[in-house]
Amino acid sequence: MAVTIKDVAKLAGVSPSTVSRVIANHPRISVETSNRVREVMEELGYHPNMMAKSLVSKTTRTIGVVLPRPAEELLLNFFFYELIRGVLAQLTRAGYDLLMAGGSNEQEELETVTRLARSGRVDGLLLLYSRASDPVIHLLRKEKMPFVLLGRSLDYEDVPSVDNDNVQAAYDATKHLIAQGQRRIGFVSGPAKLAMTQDRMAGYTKAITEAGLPFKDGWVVEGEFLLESGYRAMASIMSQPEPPTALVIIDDVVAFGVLKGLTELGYRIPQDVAIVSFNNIALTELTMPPITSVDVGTYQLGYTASQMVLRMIQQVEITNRQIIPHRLVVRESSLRTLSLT
Amino acid sequence: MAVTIKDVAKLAGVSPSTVSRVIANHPRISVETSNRVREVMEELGYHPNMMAKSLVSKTTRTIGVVLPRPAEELLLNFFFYELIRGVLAQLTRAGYDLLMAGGSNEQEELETVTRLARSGRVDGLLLLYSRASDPVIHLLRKEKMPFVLLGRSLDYEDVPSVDNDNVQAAYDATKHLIAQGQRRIGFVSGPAKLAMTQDRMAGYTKAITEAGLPFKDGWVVEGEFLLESGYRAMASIMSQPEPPTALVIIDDVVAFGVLKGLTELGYRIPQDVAIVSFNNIALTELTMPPITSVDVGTYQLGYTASQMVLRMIQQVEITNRQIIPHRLVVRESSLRTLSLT
DNA sequence: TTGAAAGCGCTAACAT
DNA sequence: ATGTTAGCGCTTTCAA
Repeated sequence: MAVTIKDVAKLAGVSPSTVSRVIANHPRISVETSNRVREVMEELGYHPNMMAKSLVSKTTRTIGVVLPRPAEELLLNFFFYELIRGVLAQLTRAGYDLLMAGGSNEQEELETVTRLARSGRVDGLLLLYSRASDPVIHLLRKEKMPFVLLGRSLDYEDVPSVDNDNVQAAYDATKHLIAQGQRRIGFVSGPAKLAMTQDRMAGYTKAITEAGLPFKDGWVVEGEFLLESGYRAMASIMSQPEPPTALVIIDDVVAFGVLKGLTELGYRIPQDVAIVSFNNIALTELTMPPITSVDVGTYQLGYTASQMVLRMIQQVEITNRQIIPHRLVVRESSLRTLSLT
Repeated sequence: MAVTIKDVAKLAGVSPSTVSRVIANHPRISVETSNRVREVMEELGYHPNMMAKSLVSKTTRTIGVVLPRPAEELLLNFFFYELIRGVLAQLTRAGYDLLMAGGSNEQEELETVTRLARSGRVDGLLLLYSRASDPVIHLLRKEKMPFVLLGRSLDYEDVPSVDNDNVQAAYDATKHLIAQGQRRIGFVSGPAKLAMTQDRMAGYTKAITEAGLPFKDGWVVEGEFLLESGYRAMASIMSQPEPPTALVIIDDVVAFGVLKGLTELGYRIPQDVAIVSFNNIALTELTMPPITSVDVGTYQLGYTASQMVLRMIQQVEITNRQIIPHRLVVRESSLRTLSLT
């Protein structure tokens, strides 16, 4: 049987409540008693039972992260892991733990969230991006459970969220290609119902339109955040009479697939097709050629989001929508004038 | 205030214990009552308070994963994420949650484990590989906390663990290079105190020795599981009078660094230097050239380890040491006779 | 400054 | 088949 507050109390010759006060750093406790109690705690290797503590305090010092269904299927992958690093760094600093919970489809995901919210297992929740008409958000608001969205809600303007300016990011990326002299620029997209996808699409369209460049439906392909998705997209997009000579790609992993596809089809990059993608994961600089990518500050996203839920829990005033700055990291894959080294 | 068992009891016109029994699917409860209670639970949106439940049952339906310090520093990365996928898949199936906790150094890591073990927050623990004389293992045994090691303990033979046969894996990888006609084979290693490193080193040495090939100290470089580590290793290893013409590399990410380093130094792969590495992460097939890698069944490792802790918790008899099979995935980077396509 | 007592939401004997 | 009661380990009034 684990050592409890009573054991400590008995050995220190005080009451359980005194021990409790020592733990809580209650002001009105004599230094003397405090020290003695601490010694005993040390001696006995006492650690407070979190369950009992949580039961009375209604607080768990735990933040839940709800994995989007596709995470189970490989998905965002490196991006995701980097995000978790940021989350974990901040939570650990603040003395919070991270509870990861999934669900293998939208239905299960909602059930998981309901359970976490109502069972009192977590003090707050991190949502890993949202899709159109998300019932999860509706639920959490009703339950008054603090949560932060990584991404943006399409339904509610005022949901606490940490995001990039994805419109601007895609605009910048596309502009970069235009500045390289590209005129036929396509877009390899992600799932259409994600806000992120929509925003990047919007930025792409805006840049194209502003520059007076042609926009062709056939140059835009929708897919998943998977390598295969990018790979397959090339078969269709490049088989058109006038294929694009440059591509903006929704995600680095997809870009890897694109790279593979283009190479197999005999296109040289960037000479025949220039590419730019998003997230700037570590491996973008290792492919042949290295890939130009928009660094979205992944670690920062996770770090900031965690900070935000913690603030909400502590009832600190927060800005409802935080934007993490992005920056284009230019590498070989997008440069038109390139001598073959 | 959240809805409790009492609220349900009152509205259903029964006692709290009856409600409790309904939740637990107690056999001796009338179908009638059971249904009525369930209806009320549904109506009220009742979810049992996990803290209260845990307090009395001394069980949390949560498994903790302790992150190795370097995980915070990028490290194993893709390998790690794939592992977590496996863990999560199994735990979710079993209705368990995953608690992730870190520490930024060995000291903090030990404290985290102590806290988790003693505070009753988890029913079991997954340890992400062990180093020589690991105090964590000692502690957990003393506390009688169920845990499974991913990897192998250097101190204890009988620690429940899931691992690969890393000696054999490295032996196979090295043999493959030898079969390709390689005679001067080096080894880009990881942190020497990890069991995994030692095992792979042993397999490499065994293959070399058996084949009567030379073993040179200068051909073995110790490093971290980082891209930079592989990159830097090339500067030293290739500047020797007689540099190796083939390399066995401890991890794919390190191999990426090696690839980068070799390419910059003007070596062609595999013509000038052939390479083989471990883990077979998705991107090994995307580099130029694609990298031959030993698939260690990463997802399986995580899945099996979780299954094992769960069994231990349920007091089911387990095999103390499970070996996940590996297999060499041959790609261009290790093939000697290669026409330039 | 400290102790006694009640109670957080639930389960599990022990009754009936 | 169901209700009553005690208690899990802790915090928190209320007294002293």
